[in-house]
Amino acid sequence: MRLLEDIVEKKRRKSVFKDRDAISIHFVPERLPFRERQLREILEEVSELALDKKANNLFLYGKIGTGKTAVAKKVLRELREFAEKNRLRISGKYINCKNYNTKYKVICRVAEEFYPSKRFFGFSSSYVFEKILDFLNKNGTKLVVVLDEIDKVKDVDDLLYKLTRANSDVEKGGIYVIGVSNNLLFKNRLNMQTKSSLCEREFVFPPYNAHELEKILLERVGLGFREGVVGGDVIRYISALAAQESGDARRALILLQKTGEVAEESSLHEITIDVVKNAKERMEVELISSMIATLPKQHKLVLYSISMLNIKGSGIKGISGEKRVLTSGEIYDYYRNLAKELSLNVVSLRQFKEYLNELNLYNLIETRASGAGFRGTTTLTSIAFNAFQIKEILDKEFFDF
DNA sequence: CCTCCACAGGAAGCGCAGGAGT
DNA sequence: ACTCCTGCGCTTCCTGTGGAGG
Repeated sequence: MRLLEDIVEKKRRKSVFKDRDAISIHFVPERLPFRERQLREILEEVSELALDKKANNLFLYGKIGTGKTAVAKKVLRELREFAEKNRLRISGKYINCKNYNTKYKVICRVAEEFYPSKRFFGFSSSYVFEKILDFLNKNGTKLVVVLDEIDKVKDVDDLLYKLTRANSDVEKGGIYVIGVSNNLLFKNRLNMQTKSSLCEREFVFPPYNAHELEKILLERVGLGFREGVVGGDVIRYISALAAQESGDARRALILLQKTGEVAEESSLHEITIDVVKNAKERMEVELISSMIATLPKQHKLVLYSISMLNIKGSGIKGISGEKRVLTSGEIYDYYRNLAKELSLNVVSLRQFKEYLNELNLYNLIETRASGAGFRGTTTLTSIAFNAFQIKEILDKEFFDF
């Protein structure tokens, strides 16, 4: 016992981290720099509930890593604390629609908030909904539901209609929705009625700039790392990288976390920019591997063909020198032979072109329209990552060494 | 200048799987 | 348990496009 305690304590003292969780992207800090205004305005709306009035449904949108989820969670936290302190029947529920992507699943989650000991999965949708209405009527509870990644819900219109209609079907209490989405086009998919009820008030979250990211990281570093481990130059470097790429605080945090892990692995007590570079490279390899792993077989075949052609040195040399530029016909020929060789299905050229488009969408390849020097219009494809790396990953898939 | 090539990408339709309705 | 419907992945067919080559 004593020995274990000793070991753990020693490891803890050696660690670059003070509180690993504080660096996690799921952590919601006490202060949300550069989002105070949004937080305040949303709380302004929600405060109506505390005064026993109706509140508007809200809609938050902005790109990934702009603090939407953190603000929404913070709102719920404040709301719950306030309600508890003042003995109000107000509760908050956070639901990530990526995991609960249908009306039914969301409604079950809401019901579980009211009947914690009961499992509703399996009962009919209308029964579950009746139970929710019952509870609202009986207790006069007001529930604020945050629907994160709301665009993932297949029957959003139905869901929102049900939830907002609940308010007119009960005397006391009600359900208020805070929708969160990073899909800017999502709103247009809604029908007019749900659109106007969900988007009673909208909040736009702009991307962070390098300066803002730096401040955010600085605060997290203070919470998560031991003093003196991460220098200002390192923070500046990571912020600049993230700002350049998309102003995504989430990516910046992940890189920061990874950097800490890499430092710990190599038992460093201080983090330098080289460690960041190392961590970034590793993240990229992990990213590619995981992206490739989830790819359907045919897509993998196409990607494999592209990397093989790159390695074999066919195609026209790209501007960068390293990467080759390939025409779709060329890739299709290789793909067809490869698929035959592995006795896999060979898809038509038309479908093959769709695959190329999708791989491009995933940013695994880069495509552009051909200009002069090529007959007619073709798509010029080059690989977005290291061809050898991709070949290595896919070799295991197709040829079991 | 015209034709041909090497494609792009839309439209229609087919077979299948899985969910909804009865 | 049954059919019906729908979405999906795919093929086939087709029209359009723009530089190459005669």
